[in-house]
Amino acid sequence: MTDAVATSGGTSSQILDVAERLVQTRGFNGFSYADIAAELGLTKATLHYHFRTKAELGRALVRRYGEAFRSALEAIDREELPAIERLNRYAKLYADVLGAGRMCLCGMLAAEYHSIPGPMQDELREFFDFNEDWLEQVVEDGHASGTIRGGAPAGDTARLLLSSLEGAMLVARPYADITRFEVAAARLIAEIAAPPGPAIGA
Amino acid sequence: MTDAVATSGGTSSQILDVAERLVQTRGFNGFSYADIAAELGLTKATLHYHFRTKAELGRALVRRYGEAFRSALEAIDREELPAIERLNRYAKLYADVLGAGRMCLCGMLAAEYHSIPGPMQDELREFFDFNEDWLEQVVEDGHASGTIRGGAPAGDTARLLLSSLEGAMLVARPYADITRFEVAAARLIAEIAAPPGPAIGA
DNA sequence: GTCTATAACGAGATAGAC
DNA sequence: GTCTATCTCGTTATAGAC
Repeated sequence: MTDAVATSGGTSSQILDVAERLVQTRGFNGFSYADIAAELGLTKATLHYHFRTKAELGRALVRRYGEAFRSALEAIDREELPAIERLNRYAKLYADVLGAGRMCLCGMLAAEYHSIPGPMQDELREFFDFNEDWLEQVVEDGHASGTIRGGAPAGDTARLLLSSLEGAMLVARPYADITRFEVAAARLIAEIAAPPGPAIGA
Repeated sequence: MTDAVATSGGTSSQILDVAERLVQTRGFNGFSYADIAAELGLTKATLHYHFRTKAELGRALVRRYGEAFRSALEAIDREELPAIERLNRYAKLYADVLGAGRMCLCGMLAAEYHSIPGPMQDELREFFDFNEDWLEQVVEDGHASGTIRGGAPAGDTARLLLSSLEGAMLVARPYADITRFEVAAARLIAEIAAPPGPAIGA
C-alpha cells in the first residue's frame, strides 16, 4: 500500500505516457530521448535508467498499449451488447484516439515496420492478431444472430474491419477531421450488417 | 533529342528513385542522405547539389509520385472500362506497390504527417484530394449505370475506398502478405457493388 | 556536376557523483 | 532515482577545389 499511488504515477509510466503520445503523433523515428526529458523536466540519463535503450522503451510502449486495448475490449464484452453495437464501440475506441490528435500506436508502427527493432515488430503482430481474433468472434456472433451478413469467412470480415478503420484514421490525419473517420466507420459497419428485413418487393 | 535519354536516367531522378523506396519502406524520418549516397556511389554533397535540403527532396518526391499516379489513372480512364473494373484496376495499383514490399508513399507520409515539412503536407493533401475526386467520378458512373449501390453520397464512398485500401496496405505490411490486401480489396469492392440482379425470391 | 573537408548540431548511450 | 559530464556516432548542410 505504501507505494501504490506512487507506482501509478511513477516516473516510468510518465515516461511511457509522453513517449506514447510522441510515437502516435510523430512516429518512432520522429522523437528522441531529449524530447521526453525536456517535457518531464528530467535528463536523458534518467530515461536510460528506466528504459536502458530506445528499443526497450518502444517494446514497453507496444506492450502497454496492447494491454490497455485488451482491457477496453473486455469491458465491451462485459456489456453483452449485440454484435453491431460492439463494432460501433470498437470504432469509438479509434475515434477517441483520433479525436486526441493521435494515430493508433500500432497503425503508426505498422507504417514504420521495417525500421523498428525486432522485439517491437513481434509485439506489433500480436496486437493485430488479438484484435482480429476479437473482431472475428464478434462477426461470428453476428452471423449466428443474423445481424451480420454471411457469405464471407468471419476472419476475412474481421481483417477488413481492422484494416479499414486503421486506414480511415490514417487518411483523416492530414485533414484533422474526425468526421471523415466517423462517416467511413459508420458506412463500413453498415455494409457489413445484414439488411434490416426480408425487404421483399421493396 | 540529345539529352532525352540522359534526362530520364539522370542523377536527380536516380536520387528520387532511391529516396522514394526508402521513404516507402522506412519513412521520411527513417533514412538519411548518407543512405542514398552510399547506394548510388555518390557523396552527400552531390545530393545537396540536386536537392538543397531534405525538405525539398521530400516535396519533389510527393510531387513526382502524384504525377505518376495521375498518369496511371488517366491510363485507366482511356480504357473506358465499367466502373467496378476501374475500381479493380485502382486496387491493383496499390497491390503492385505492396508487392514490391512498399507502403504507398502518401499513406506513409500521412502517418508521419505531423513531423514532415509544411510543403510536403500541402502536396500530400493534394494527392488524396485528386484520388478522391477520381474515385468519386467512378462511383458516380457506377451509380448511373446501376453497377454501384446508391444510398450514400459518391464522395463518402470514394473516401471509404481510398482509406480502406490505404489501411489494407498498412496492416498487410507486418505480415508481408499481399493476399491480406487482395482479399480485403476484393471484399470491399464487392460490398460497394450493386447486387447482380433483383434476386426476388432468392 | 562531383568531389574533399568540415562545420554545427542532435542522436543514443555510459560512467560515476550525489 | 536523478544528476553532471562525456563519448561516439550520425545527421543536415556548406565552402571551396577540381
